[in-house]
Amino acid sequence: MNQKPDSYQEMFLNHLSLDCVVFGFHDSQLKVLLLRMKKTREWALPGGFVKKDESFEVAASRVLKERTGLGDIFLKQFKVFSEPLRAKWNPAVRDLVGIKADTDLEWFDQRFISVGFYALVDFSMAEPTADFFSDLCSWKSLDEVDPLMLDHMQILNKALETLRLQLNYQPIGYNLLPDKFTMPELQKLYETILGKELDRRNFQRRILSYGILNKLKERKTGGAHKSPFLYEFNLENYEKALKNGLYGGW
Amino acid sequence: MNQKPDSYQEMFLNHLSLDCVVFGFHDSQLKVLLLRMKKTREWALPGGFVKKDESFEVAASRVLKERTGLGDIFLKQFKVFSEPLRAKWNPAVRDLVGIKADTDLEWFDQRFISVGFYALVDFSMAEPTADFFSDLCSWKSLDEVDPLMLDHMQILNKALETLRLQLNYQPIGYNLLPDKFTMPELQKLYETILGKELDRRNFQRRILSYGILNKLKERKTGGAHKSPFLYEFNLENYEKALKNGLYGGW
DNA sequence: TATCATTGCGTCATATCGACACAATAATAA
DNA sequence: TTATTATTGTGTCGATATGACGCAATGATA
Repeated sequence: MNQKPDSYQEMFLNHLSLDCVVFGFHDSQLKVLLLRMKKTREWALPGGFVKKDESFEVAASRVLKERTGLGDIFLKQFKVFSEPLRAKWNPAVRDLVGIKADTDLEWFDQRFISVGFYALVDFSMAEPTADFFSDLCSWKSLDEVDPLMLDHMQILNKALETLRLQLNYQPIGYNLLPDKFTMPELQKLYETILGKELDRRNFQRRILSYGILNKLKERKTGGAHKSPFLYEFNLENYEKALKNGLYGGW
Repeated sequence: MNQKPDSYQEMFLNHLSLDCVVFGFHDSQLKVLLLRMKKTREWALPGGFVKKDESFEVAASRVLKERTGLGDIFLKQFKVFSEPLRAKWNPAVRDLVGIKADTDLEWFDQRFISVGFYALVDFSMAEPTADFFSDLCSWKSLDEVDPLMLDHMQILNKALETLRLQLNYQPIGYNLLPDKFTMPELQKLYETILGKELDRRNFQRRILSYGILNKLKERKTGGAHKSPFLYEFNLENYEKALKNGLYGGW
């Protein structure tokens, strides 16, 4: 979808949008996917609108398929942003959409209520792709996120807060790590999300006690130092833990 | 608001609605507030629409003020329900609204996306009040909830699931109990929400360890048997626990 | 072959948890 | 007035979990 759709008015539901906070993990850092707007050069969260016969979930999947090339992404709505003044499109932004038809101009000018989703994706599999309004789509680590468009910074922060809370009672990692991974890699993921360090040995004991991991016979070779064992997620138990919670916090 | 508004089309945002699952606690039972629709006599969740200059939170507060007489209610959005076919108003329901203007008929006939809120209120303070579409508003305990209108049963179940999850890492009770309460009362609340019994002595040890309670010098008199101490919530710590979580689950 | 950061596996004192005992109390019945 | 009985306040005890740390094995690099 690098083309402007025929008519927003005809295609999409009024006043509704969605914004996605897409998390990836790379180089021991938590990253988010951002777009750079063509004209204002502001950075923004990937987002989109809801077609007249779509659910929000389907719309978000569609948007993320376009931005990352990935289907079947872990997606979760975390909040509706509906403050009447949350997002006054300034003239520059409105200009940027490159729309001439009066109906579309009007459409972009209306009040938008946005549903926030966060997504967890395998960094190495995603292929960031800009949309019609942006000229760049790329990963940014959390500390290099500049001021974002509209209220997108608030949306990002709320997503991060939600993710950290979920970490206390839900398993995580399946969607962020490759199929096979080492214990230090998993630990680094937790440390990155939580923003603090954990004891290596206690982390292992605890995460293993949840029964969501299968220890493989293979080890990861190639790196320096002692080669660590590889693990994979035990999907059956992982799903169960997603439903029922892990019980206990870090 | 027992009057039909002048024109839905003019007053409210298109395709958007909200539904509230209002929990109260009485007679050692968890109750929800339901409306009985005038014509179909189906039961439904209290709900409403969003005015053109309102946020969802403000709209939900307004609706609950109308249904319960209470302001400053504990309210939390828990999910957006946006399946395209989630709520086909059947002819009888559409009939029931008692609307003649063509524009309004059209308005009610459109696809609605609803934001689900749950609310926790002090049962003894609420004054259930029906709206324009209903002839009865009353509390129902969870096991006597009949089939509900549209997808309201799904909404209710999701709210309950969310509430149970929150119980694992957030304090609860301030909004559901009177200012002063006994330990057995608080325990009963937990047991009711969780749907299982807890050990009296372990419950007390645990809940006290969170530091969200002030033990008062008074005891509750009047009942039979040994008179229990009264407690109140320590609001400062309660708020803190709401933000940071309690750490640990039941 | 030595070095050294990293990994696997373990120990130990302490805190917490679940199950239960027992005395104190307050209305009610005898 | 006294005994009864259900309920409440408080404490114990063993099992389990947690946090802090030790030490040997490993594998690329010097």
